[in-house]
Amino acid sequence: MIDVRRIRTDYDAVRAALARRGDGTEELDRVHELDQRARQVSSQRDELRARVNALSKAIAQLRRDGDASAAEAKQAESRQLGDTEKALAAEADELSGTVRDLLLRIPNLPADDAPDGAGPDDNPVVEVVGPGDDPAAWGEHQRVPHWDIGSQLGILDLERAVKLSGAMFTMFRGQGATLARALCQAALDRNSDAFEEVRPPTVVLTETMVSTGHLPKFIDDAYHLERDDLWAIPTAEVPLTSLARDEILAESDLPMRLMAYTPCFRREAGSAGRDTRGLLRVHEFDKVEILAYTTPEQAPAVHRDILARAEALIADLGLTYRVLDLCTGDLGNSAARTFDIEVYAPGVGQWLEVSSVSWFSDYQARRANIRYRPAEGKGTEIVHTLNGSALAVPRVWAALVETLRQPDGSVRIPEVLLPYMRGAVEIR
RNA sequence: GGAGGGAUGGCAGAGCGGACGAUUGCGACGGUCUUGAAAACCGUUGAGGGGCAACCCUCCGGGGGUUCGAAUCCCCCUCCCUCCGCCA
Repeated sequence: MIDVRRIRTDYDAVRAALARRGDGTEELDRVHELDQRARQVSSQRDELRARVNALSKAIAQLRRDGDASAAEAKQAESRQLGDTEKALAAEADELSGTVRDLLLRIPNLPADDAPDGAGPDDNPVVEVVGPGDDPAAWGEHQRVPHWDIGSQLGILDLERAVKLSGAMFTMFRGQGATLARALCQAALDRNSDAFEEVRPPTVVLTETMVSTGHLPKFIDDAYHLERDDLWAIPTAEVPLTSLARDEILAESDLPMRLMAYTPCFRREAGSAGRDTRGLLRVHEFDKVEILAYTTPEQAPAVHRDILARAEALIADLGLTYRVLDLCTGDLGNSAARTFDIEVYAPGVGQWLEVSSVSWFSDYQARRANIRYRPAEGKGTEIVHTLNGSALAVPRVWAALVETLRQPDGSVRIPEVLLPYMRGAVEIR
């Protein structure tokens, strides 16, 4: 969440920044107003408490001195203050609770250098690597959708996945399953130079979902296990961001870099009926996420590094891709700046988002209460968080089998995956 | 699932209704001494919020309650430990 103090002291700038997103300004106005009242009430409450505290001290002294009647008089006085104090405290609690609820729903301020725009169509394309989406650039044998390739080669079994779990669930088989796992293995191995591998729980508490910004606003997108009040994670970003929740890190530990391979669960409630065929949009998929906690100063370099790493793997797989600089109107709720990597899947003729590399400034860390102690100076500062998918299986798998399909119908295994394919160099 | 014991500052660990935001030890930081370091000695050292400031408020796992006053008493919850049961 954004800092209330900035709303107090720099209201116009905060409002202008939010307006660039086209979202959140009504809540902001209400927060601005309610926060002022909340502070008023709580300082009245504090004054009363101070009087009660002072009286209690005086009573203690009087009792020690043996002056019981004077003590009783002060007790009566204090008792009278009690009711007013209770009422004020209740009001203050309610106000500050409302302020927090609103604050949790206000999105992050976009970075100054995030491009302006209203929606996905306004995202500037930063670079295109490979032949692009010109159909002439692709061979006949590559313009076959992955679901056809998958059933021809026996490596994808969508019908039975539906039998087991319903629409938009997937099942890889044989070398298709091996390929899916090889992608994750490769993603983990090539980032292990700088990122600690973590295997977090994939089912988490409500608070863990709130920290990253996935709740309360996006409740319909998440799977909830009602009986135990637990949530299936939509991305490893969720547990990894909460790993340091309520902790104070040493500046010398930053940047702290983590990666995790986990399943991800998404209800896709808002996109029912879209991309239902094949692997384009599924309820459960595997992903390797890489994430960092940094100081504000370290954040830009780490952001570039995560993007470079995600890009390099896609490039090494031999896929065509482009990088988008998300405009203010398309930025995710918690992000200040995001670069999306989209691969081109020639069989379905679509650009597929495979990685979102985001800088969240202190938005998530403030929710999660993750701080660090600066080496110089005293007190604590809020860390910055950043993350991106190093690799998300289904869409990369789809683009890969379409791109690397040979005229004879087999699929060539790219060199970076060879160590993980049990000796296979192609799938046929 | 059942029975008992616990949760206090970076860590360890006292306190069990009033001078306790908290004794003490360790650690960390600063100083004295030293060519330098170690040792010794002296001092400093939790977080959050409000206020221009003086200063005030909150926090002893979380939430409620009793009281003029709660780390301390009562209730509920969570987590940890021990034993029993069950079980990949």
